[in-house]
This record gives sequence, C-alpha cells and structure tokens, in this order.
Amino acid sequence: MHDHSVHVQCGDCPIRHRAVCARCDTDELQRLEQIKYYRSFQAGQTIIWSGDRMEFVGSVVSGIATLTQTMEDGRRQMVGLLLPSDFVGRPGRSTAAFDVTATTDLVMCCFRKKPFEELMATTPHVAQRLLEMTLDELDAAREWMLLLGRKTAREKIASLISIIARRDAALHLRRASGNLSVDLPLTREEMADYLGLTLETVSRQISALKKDGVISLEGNRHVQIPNLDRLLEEAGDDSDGGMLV
Amino acid sequence: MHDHSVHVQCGDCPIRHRAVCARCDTDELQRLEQIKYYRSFQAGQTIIWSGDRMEFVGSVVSGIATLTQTMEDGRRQMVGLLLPSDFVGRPGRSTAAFDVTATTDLVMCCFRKKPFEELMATTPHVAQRLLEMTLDELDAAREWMLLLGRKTAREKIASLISIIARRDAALHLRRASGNLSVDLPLTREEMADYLGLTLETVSRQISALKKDGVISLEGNRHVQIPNLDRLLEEAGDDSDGGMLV
DNA sequence: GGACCTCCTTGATGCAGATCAACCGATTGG
DNA sequence: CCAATCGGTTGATCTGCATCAAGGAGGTCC
Repeated sequence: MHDHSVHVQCGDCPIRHRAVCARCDTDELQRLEQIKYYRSFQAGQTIIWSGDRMEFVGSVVSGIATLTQTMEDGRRQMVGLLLPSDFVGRPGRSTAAFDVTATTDLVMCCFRKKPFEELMATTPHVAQRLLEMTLDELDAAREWMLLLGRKTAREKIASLISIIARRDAALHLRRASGNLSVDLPLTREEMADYLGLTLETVSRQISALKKDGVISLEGNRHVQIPNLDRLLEEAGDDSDGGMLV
Repeated sequence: MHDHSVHVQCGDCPIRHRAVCARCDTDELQRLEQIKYYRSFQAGQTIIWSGDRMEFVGSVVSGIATLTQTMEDGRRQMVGLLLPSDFVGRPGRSTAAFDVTATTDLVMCCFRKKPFEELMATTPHVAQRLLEMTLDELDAAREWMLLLGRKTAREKIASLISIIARRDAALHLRRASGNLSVDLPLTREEMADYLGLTLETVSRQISALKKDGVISLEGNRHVQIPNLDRLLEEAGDDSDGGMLV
C-alpha cells in the first residue's frame, strides 16, 4: 500500500505541503498546480471570520495563524495554532466555524475549494490523507483539552514550550547540539489565549520557570532548554510524550 | 453530487449508522454487512486502553461510552462522549490515543478494521463521509476547548445540559411539547471530568441553577428545562447556538 | 529629544472553585 | 436487620489564579 504520509514538494513553495500525498508519478500534482495560488496577509489581519464562506483550502507557507473563538463579552480562547506546513480548511464545509487570524505576516498556498473537492472526490488517497491529518488535529485538540481542563498554570506553560519545541524539531529546525532553544512565536497575551490563562499569569509562570532553572530566556521570545526531560516533567506529560528527540 | 450526509440503516441495528453513506443501490452495504459483528460491554468496563492496538471501528448502538485521558497523578479529563449512533475508531491508526470506557452497559456494531480500511480505500465517498464526521468531532472538540478554557462553572453546567438536550433532539427523542426534558447519562463525577471541575462544584452549580429556576430536577438524573433560551443564555453561547428547535 | 506606542513584568488584593469533611438516601449483601 | 457501598448534597476553609494597578524596556514617529 502506498505511504500516504510522505510530504510533497509543491512547485516553488518553500515548504512541503502536508495536505497532499506524493505518488511518485501521478498527474494529481499537475492538477493541484493548476488550481493553486498564493495569498499574503499582514500581521494582525483577520483571514476569515467565523461564519464567513470559505472559498479555499491551503497550507501555511510562512508565518503564524491562529484559530480563535470569542464569547460575546470578549473572553477569547485559541483553538488552533497554524505553523508553516499546517493545513487550513474544511473540505465539504461552506462556512468557517472559527476566526482565522494572521498573527505575523503570513503567506499561504491556497487551492480553490471547489476544484480541490472535485480532485478529492476522484482520488481516494487524497481524501484518506486529509482524514489522517484531521485525525492528527483531533488528537492534538484532545491533548489540549487535558491541558485546559486539568493542568496548573505552570504545567500549561511548560507544555506550551515543549509543544513548540516538538514542532520545531519536526521541521528539522534549530537542532542546536545539547542545548535546545526555541523561539516563541506568540505574545504573552496569545499564549494566555492558548492556555486559558491571563497574560499576567503567563508572565509570572515564565519568570518562575526561569528562576527555577527549567528554562532560560534571551530576550522575551527566545527560550533555551538546558534539560528537556526536566521540562517535560514540569509539563506533567506522560513520559512517552518525549518523542521529541 | 451524492448527498453523503444521509444515514444508513444497517441490517438489524436498531440505530442508523452515521459512519457510512447510503448510496441507494450499491454493494457497499453488502460488503459492510459481511465484515460487521456486534460486541457487548458491561457498565464500567474499559473497552480499549490508551496505547492498545485497535482492531475495529464501529458505532455505538446503545449505551454510553467515554474517551478519557489520565495524568500520572490521577487527574482525569474526558475528551469525548459517545452516545448511540456515534462512531469510534481511527482508520489508518494502529493504536488508541485515549482510554475508551463503557459507562453504562453498551452494545457496539463493529467492523474489523482491516477490511473496513480496504473498503475505504476503494470507495472515495466512504472516506469523504468519515472526513466529514471527523471534522464534526473536531468542531465539537474546539467548542469544548472554549468551555474548558474560558467558561465559569455555572456556564459549564448550563452548556453541558444544553449539549445533551441538543443531542437528544437530534435523535428525535423526548420532544415533550413545551417543557423540554433531558436525562443526564453521566454521574456527577463524570460530568466533572467532562467539564474540568470537581464533583462538588458540579453538584453545587446544579443546585444553584435549580434554585434560580433555570432547570428543575426530578431525581438526580432527570432535568426539566422550562425555558431553553434562558439555559442557552446561562451557557454563554452565542445566540446561534440555539439551532436546537 | 520627547511623546507615544506595544509588549512585558511585578506587586497587592479578591474571589471562584478546590479541598477537606460530614452527612443523606438508596442499594446490596451477609 | 444491620453493615457497607455508591452517588449525591452541603458546609467550612484554603489557594491558585484573576483582577486591578503601576511601571519598565524597546521601537517608531514627529
């Protein structure tokens, strides 16, 4: 059986899409090339409002986007974090269920939704690949639910840092020998929205982890991790969460 | 294009599966019939432990099952609630990511995973239907994240009751005229695990909602809802959450 | 240079929900 | 029949995080 998890290099995209499956020879890539286009967004720009029609699906090429949900009185919860190579979109759905916002300058590689869906309808393994990706997201969402429902503020911060570290590692970035280091792509407020905390608590807990030697800071955004196991322990994850290295 | 959202009556199952798409004539149903079987579980029995191999996928026929995640020190978070007609399983995955437990006596209609996956690989619309269902679950998980991260205990309880009421309504149950009523299929402790609270807080908030006339109780498990809008307001949901009626 | 951002940190105080504990009613079982 | 267990309620107290508030570091604009 063909391995659907192989990423595909998409034309001149600087990243490998995870959306589609590389069959070594097919014309599917050609068909994808025909319906693809690029879009840029400025930092802070909302890409889609909850309830809007979604005209495209696609992958993040560079930059960061967030999925957020907001209550009437302004309470906000982040429900998705999109880093480069992440897929956005809901094939088969007409409207977005959440706000999608570019938190940095952002480039996306988009496919018009209709032809993408037609492609999907005729090529089973594309639908299967998307199913796998959606199941991955669901797993991540459920980990996130444990974090939101049961973890302490300190554990939440430690979890967030290790999640980002894991993502970075998966993309083969900054494999500095020994001393792992991570750029936090979020402001304190965005971290708070991610973790179900206030920005003050985020700041305090980061300071506390620093004081206790679990992490060290270089500027506000750059984190060094002298001992990953220690960080994972602080995160309260099961030991097998350390599939990072 | 064929409507994939149509449920299918599956042989002698008392419910309609949402897992598979009814094409009016095909042999897919026959192929499903060939690989299907029933399994029963006792209340309290764990169906699958996190990390176990999963040999089947299937639908809940009767009873309630939960997906839960547990930390080393015993803190527990429910991450999924499976009511009759809900689908369980992760085609393409070999191991379960969470504990699956029958909280009541339970009957499931199962399909052996391998042949089910083969069926999926050759029939694009089955994969598409599964993708849609998984996207539904993902949406639900993200609503749940807002609940866990940002809602107060009172809002959480009100949300839970309205979610169950909505589910009941979707299955065309107990459409008592005017005065809506709901059976809570969970103990206070299970509700607490669902909502990221303690069982004491759950009990207190239910009492408070009762005292304030938002709900009334008949026994411990049976809830009457005199005014659904009021309940939805208490839940802090956007007004469009009331697609119930 | 100074005014004004945005992002972040730290302190003081308050409160929602956790924790600890007692008790109730309904079952179950010897 | 009484002991034991399970699910639930309610009270008293404690605490982790939110809230309110002040101020600092860096960047940009005039």
